[in-house]
Amino acid sequence: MNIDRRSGCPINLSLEVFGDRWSLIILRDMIFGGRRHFREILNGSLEGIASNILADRLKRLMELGLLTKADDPSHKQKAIYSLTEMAITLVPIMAHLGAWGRVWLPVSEELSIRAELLEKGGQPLWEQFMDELRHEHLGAPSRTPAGTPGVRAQLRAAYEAVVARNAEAARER
Amino acid sequence: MNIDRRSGCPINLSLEVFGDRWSLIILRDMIFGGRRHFREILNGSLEGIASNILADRLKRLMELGLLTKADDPSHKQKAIYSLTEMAITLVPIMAHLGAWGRVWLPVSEELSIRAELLEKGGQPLWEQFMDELRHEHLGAPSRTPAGTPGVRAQLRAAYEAVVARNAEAARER
DNA sequence: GTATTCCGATTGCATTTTGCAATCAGTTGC
DNA sequence: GCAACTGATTGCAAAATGCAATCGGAATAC
Repeated sequence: MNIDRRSGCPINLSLEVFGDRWSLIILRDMIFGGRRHFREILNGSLEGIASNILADRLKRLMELGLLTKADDPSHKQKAIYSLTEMAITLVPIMAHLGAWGRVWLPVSEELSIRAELLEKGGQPLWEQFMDELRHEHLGAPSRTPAGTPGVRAQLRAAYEAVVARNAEAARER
Repeated sequence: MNIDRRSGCPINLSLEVFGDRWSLIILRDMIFGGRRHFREILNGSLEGIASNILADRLKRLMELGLLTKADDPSHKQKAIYSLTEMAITLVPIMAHLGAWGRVWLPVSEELSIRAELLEKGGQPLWEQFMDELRHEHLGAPSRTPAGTPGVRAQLRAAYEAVVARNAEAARER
């Protein structure tokens, strides 16, 4: 469960945090999908994580300092998982990973539209998004002016626009 | 051995390429350490990869299109592994991963100096480095002016300077 | 008030992946 | 000829993964 520290190399240590098939998927769903509860992550991810693996990874990510857990006041047995600053600063890495995947791997159009938007937006958009995440997960005051559409809302809107357009195209055929 | 394609999400697909404990380590040693032969990678990495895992991953990375293999003309049973463009474009991701690790994980000073240099250099340095890699691995003409010190040479020099400084400090104690 | 659903897990078990040491046959240097 | 080196392969134990079933407590529907 704990980190190995096979060496003190930064890339190696990062890899010991993410070098498995599920940890980054969970963080992706929390960051971009806004999921905070066990069941949301379990049922929401396209890749279909098993509940025992999810439980194990949530525990591990908490031990590593990427997540925290708190009781949901509205529901006695519900737990809310929050991203820490450590996890929020992964946004640029996620953006790069998505951009690389979009170029070299057989991504689906619907799912890559968000990566594209994130890539186009660049550092300023990532900063705005991280600010938004700090607001949601850490209770930090938002520095974005009121009325500005949230980054996650933009990502979702773009996704839904593609889905709608494709449905339209399918109907015409 | 082959890729799963659990979903067409760019981040997921990228993760199916790197979501293990060794693939990125091997690429790191080839990119930053300049290693091209089986034995060089096997004995050179600090983390101590096993030979069967290395053989397996080299095969896998070739199947995925990140590496190619060629005979070494100087030695009949030696194989030379080369990075493809697909692998070379991982440099920015490596730089980000290293930068993130440097902030959040217990990196050692000697090993993080290279990540620091790469971070400070930013996109221009990454471009120069990728150009250098294309020259070494793809036979592309180098666009950097003659006499310019190579990025890998800079990284090595910085590393050796830290090692020497620390040895000096240890002697004085 | 009671049946049903939902909550975050846990358990058991078969399959797959990993880590490790030993080994291989061909090649090279001497 | 022979030791060292080349890129692997094999056998085996241990760990991780995937999957289905299940748990006790809590909320919800009626």
